Amino acid sequence: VAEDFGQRLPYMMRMVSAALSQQLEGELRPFGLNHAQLAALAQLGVEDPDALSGATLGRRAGVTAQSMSAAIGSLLDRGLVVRAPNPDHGRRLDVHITDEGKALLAEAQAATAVVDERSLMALSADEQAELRRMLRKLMESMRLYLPKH
Amino acid sequence: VAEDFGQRLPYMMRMVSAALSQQLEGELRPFGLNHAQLAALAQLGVEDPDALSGATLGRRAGVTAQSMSAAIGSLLDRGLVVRAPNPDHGRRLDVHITDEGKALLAEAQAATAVVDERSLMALSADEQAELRRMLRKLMESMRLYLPKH
DNA sequence: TAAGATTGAAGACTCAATCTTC
DNA sequence: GAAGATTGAGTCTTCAATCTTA
Repeated sequence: VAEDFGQRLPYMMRMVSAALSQQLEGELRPFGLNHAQLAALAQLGVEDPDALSGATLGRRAGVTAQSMSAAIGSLLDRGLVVRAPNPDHGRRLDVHITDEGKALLAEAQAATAVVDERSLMALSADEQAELRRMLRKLMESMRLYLPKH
Repeated sequence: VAEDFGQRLPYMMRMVSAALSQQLEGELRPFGLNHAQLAALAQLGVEDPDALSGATLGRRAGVTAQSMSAAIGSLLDRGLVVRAPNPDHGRRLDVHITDEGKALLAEAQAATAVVDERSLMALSADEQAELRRMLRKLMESMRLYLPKH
């Protein structure tokens, strides 16, 4: 029972994910962005000119609404996003990305692309596609947010 | 560029890993164990009666020596592990698992097995083997600790 | 020089709770 | 009741630095 700990999926997934996140945060540090903030900007960049609520951004980033609330607060202070009450839902706040936000997003994504390339070098193109396919399956079964491919 | 954020390997890996860790911590809470502590007990259980240093345990658990130091402190207080100076290296402290530690480890691993089963249901046996194979490849290329199969 | 242990400070995250609006 | 936003408390983690020993 104890012998197979290192073969367990959650363990292996955590080891790889933690190492990737570590590298990613290193590339992101010069831009003053963390994972939640980059994910928020990226989602807003895709949806632009539409807006998303903080709760939705949190779900798509895999963090709680509380974490995303703090992340958005920082983005607001720096003028990377703006926010306005949703006319139909009094409590909901629509978050929009600004031109400054788009510019920083482009820079940050270019910088983080190296992490993808470096990590994926170990896998062939077929393997990469197969890995993505299985991760999508897992995300689906766990009811996580899954963007359309 | 922004469009494929949701398809990036670090993002997908983080989403799945975070969800799995979340479930795992939920199962672990009744035992008063976190990831670092369970990983330490599991590694020590495999190596018993040999000992491991805190630094080694940290590397194998995917956390820093500082995190593992705190984790071990808690395990020591609860009598789940004991520690003694390594006779050959004055600064190194050998950590051993106790009978109490082994008993709790067995209980905790039984409880967390449900997370594995539940998450892997979405994948066939072949897919599971293939996923493990690719994760091992990634761990190897990133020079992470990889137990022998 | 290098490796191990540890402390203090800071960041990121969750849980719990509250408030507001539909 | 359900969904969204936010605050406060607590946990887990890393970064930076220090001390010790081979």
